[in-house]
Amino acid sequence: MLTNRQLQILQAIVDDFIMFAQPVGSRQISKKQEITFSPATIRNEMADLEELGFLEKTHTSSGRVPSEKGYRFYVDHLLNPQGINSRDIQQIQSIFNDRLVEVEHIIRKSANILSELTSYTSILLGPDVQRHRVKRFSIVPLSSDTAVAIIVTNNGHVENRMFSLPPNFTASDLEKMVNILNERLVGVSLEDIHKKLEAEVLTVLQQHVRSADDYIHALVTATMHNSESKIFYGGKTNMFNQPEFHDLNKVRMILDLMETTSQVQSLFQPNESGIHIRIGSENKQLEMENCSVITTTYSIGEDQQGAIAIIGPTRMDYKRVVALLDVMRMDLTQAFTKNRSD
Amino acid sequence: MLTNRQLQILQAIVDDFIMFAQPVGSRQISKKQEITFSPATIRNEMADLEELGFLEKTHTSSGRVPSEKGYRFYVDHLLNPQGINSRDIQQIQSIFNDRLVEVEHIIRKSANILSELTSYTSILLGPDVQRHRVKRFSIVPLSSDTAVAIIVTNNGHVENRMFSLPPNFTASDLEKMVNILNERLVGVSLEDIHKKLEAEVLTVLQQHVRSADDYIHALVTATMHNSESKIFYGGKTNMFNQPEFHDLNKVRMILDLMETTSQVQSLFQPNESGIHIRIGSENKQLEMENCSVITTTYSIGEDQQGAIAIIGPTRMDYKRVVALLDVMRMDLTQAFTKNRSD
DNA sequence: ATTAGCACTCCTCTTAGTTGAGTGCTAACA
DNA sequence: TGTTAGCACTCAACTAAGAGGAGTGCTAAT
Repeated sequence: MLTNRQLQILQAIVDDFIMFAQPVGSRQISKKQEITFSPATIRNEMADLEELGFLEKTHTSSGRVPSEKGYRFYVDHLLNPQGINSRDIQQIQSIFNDRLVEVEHIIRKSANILSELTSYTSILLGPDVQRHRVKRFSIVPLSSDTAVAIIVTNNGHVENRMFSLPPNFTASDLEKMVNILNERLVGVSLEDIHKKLEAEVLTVLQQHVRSADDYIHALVTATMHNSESKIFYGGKTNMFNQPEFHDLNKVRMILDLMETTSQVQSLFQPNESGIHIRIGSENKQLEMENCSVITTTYSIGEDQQGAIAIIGPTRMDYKRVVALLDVMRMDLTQAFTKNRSD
Repeated sequence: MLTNRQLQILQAIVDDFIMFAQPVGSRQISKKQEITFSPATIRNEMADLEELGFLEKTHTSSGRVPSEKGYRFYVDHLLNPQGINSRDIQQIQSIFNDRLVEVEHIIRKSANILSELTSYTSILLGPDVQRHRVKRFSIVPLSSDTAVAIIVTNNGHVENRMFSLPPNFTASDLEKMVNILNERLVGVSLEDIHKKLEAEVLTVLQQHVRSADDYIHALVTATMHNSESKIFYGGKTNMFNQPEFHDLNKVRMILDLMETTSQVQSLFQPNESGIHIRIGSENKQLEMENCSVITTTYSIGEDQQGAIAIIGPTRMDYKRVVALLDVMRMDLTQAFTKNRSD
């Protein structure tokens, strides 16, 4: 167990390093207001904290730097949550000033504001479209052999896909098909559409609509490979500001990772509520070994979730980011739970 | 006028510098197969070429580097177009292997392949949606006070926007509204919708559908602010490979520019056909003073255009990029002009 | 238990010297 | 007269050596 004085010193070191990005020495700590003991004492405690694995040295005679374990301890035990100032709150509120209630618009704006306020990179996951339910299915023919299938969901999201029509497909065939699909699919969630189609609808369709199986199959697969949650970024190049990312290779790896949808999505595991912090190598991706990722979720309507991530150096201002994310999460949830239909 | 020998030397220098990114000296040139004269002669010619403004020195005793004027001359007079090899052609063809005819899918794939083949950054502008014409207009109500307006265009593109319904708006009101809108709007291009609505449709609507003007106006403005052409990127971080972009600030400026839609769109001026090359400061943006931008256009259907841009260092492999863009332009145009409806 | 004092470490910055690629100029040559 | 060999000169890039300074660990005094 750490003594009170050790806690105080560890906190001071982490705070200082987060602020100045320089190894911190005993003298510098001793000059702080809240520290009452001499550099020599601090040096002794530092040596102990290093032995315990909370601190590291960059070389034999340098100041100390928090280790990952140090950050982890700091985050778990020393992070007395602090309010954010009213200017920040005002900025966040400004997202909702516009009358437009378009979900996408709000999320995009949130991503920008978050990156601005934190000076890190923000990633926002839009609602998980897969859990929307079909409100209406329609098909608009474009020419004799192509048409657009459109699904409107209960939340106002629109999915559309072009597909080929079988030869000699008549308007009445089309009408029958749309009717059957609407009868059977309204209320089904997008993730279940495929199953439902295969299990029930396909046979009904084949009975009532003359057309090659192939084409119906094409339609089925078209509805199946639906897009995942949309991803919005803010401040992609903010990390250029951080001294730890003055190395081109690191920046590049992270930027590349952010272009890869699957990688980005794996940042958001686990999807539980609350605020999650992953520090350095706690991230699975080794591109992120110098980064910390703070994630949280917000709700859209009853059972849908979006997610927020902030990516910064391990030397991230955890206190501030956590406070901001907390406000953000609640505000978004609030904004999205009124005015939703079913 | 340049002598034959000067042309030969200028070409050799530009080619060499494009290849190795190192100031090129007289000795190195003299060793080339096609060069038959001694380093001393070459030095004399180099001095002349420098006086004429085609070459520069990085310092008094360094080798020569092409100036912007040098590149411009090279591009205008020394760029004997060369075919690309069959492996490249195969790669480009692979874009069209998939059966899917989805425009967006093809363009996205093209962006990736282009950046891979050139090792520069590619930007593709999708078709200019504004010039599509309305095929069908529909409204799907979500709840008592919200609905989604959907426009399907002749090319299968789908625009959608949520909007608020007036209180006490009935299903029959809605039906009337949709009918009127379809009657009047089908065949109108998206860019003209707003005008058309204001000029003709609004008054008709007000006669037949009881509802506050406000709401119809909201719908009008919703249809108005339509998205511009979609932008697709390939190899955003490719420039990290180029030695001239080992400077964080330069990279950052360019990446930031690419996040700004208006800036990106201004890269594509002028919109004429053919292949356009802008070298260094010929670009209006000063973020691009170390870059060259090569642009071209491709057609989609009859009167629609998309555009392609490749961004690289001024020391770009112009020959290869021009050749690749030429093939790309023709292939895309070809792919998009069959199977389009009206 | 705390702290002042001191020797020691090692990074960082500066300076000086060395190397080598490349130039411009002159004089010789075909 | 155009071409080329030879040579002195320039300057970036690298290396080595030394000075300065921030910070440590240890010891001994308080």
